[in-house]
Amino acid sequence: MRPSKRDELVRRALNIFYREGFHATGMDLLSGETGISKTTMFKHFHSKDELILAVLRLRDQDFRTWLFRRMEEAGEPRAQLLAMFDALAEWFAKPDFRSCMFIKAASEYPDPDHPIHVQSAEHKRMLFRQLQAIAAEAGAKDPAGLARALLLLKEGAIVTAHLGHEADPAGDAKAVAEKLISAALD
Amino acid sequence: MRPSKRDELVRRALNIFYREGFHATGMDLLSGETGISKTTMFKHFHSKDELILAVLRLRDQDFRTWLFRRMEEAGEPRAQLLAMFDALAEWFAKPDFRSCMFIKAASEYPDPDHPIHVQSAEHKRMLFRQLQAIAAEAGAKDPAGLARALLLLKEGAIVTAHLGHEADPAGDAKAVAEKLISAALD
DNA sequence: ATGAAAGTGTACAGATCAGTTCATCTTGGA
DNA sequence: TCCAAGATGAACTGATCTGTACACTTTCAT
Repeated sequence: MRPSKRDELVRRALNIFYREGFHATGMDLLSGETGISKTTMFKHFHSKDELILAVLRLRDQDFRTWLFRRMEEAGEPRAQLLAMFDALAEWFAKPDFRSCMFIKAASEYPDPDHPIHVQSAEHKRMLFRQLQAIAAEAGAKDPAGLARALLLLKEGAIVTAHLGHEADPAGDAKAVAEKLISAALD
Repeated sequence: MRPSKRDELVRRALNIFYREGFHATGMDLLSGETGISKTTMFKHFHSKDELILAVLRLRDQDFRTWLFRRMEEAGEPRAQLLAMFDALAEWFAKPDFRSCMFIKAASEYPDPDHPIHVQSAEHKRMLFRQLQAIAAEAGAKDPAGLARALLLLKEGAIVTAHLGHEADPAGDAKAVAEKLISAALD
């Protein structure tokens, strides 16, 4: 019960929503693509919105785990902060990169009180907390301020990688980040 | 014949698409809210996608005109570059601010070859060209590089204002921009 | 082996979707 | 005054949407 089918549905729904969008993906298509009957889907999740929320929880877990693992591999805190942008470059280079799932979710559910919007915002807040902690470890004078600035660059790089014509938004962001980090740690 | 009805439709459709999203807004609702009959709508635009493209053209015009006018009011080129972030702060403070229409459009039409996606990307490219010109006027050593960096901050601030919990993303972005501009003009 | 839990396929409801058809009405210029 | 172009309302097509109903099968622990 607890293992397979439900998790498999969420995992495969994640990929389809990410590729096609939320409104553009119907439950029938989802059932066809995942091979899981619609009856079962609605037994696990009482509505499409609930399924989307589960997808976003999974994506939040996966993404933060992946990102901060990549950063930890870089060694000391200062190097970790910079490594975020190398991880981004790696992500952008994937052929199936299609921007950030939470930016997309917030775009499709623009009402700020909608649960999907709220949960997307929560993801960004958790990213901020983790980044702030690393900035503090690195000895930044203003860890919160540094984390906010680095996240601005991160979000900007994601949007630009998805929508722009620039060659290397992650590299551009990293160059700015280097200056900020140097200044913040004097 | 060329004036009113058609332009009025595009203008009012813009507001509704911006507030509710593209997929979430049906042509019937659009007809009801604008008071323009569906027959007339489909006489002017052969499909919903064509209407959306017209909406995006209008938004591109309006936004760039508004932004660069605000920047010009700041005086010399260096001040103009910084004024972009004051304009953003002004925009974010509006109660009906709901992120950037082109980020949203690209989110809802993620296929990079889709005309709506292509046109959204074109908007970002034109912003870049105009910003690069001002950076050159200001005497930047690498106008293109400075423009790219400032746009990263702009896009990041927009996403964060829409999705984050931060108090003043435009101010944060401006603080980083000041350092970049100082360094670029030495 | 039995019985409950989980999953299945199919058909359906009721709403909404983009887009069309058609007969009628309004408008403005010659 | 007349005529053509533009606009209208309402009904309609056929597809698709979320969500449900129901009878059936599979799985698996006891």
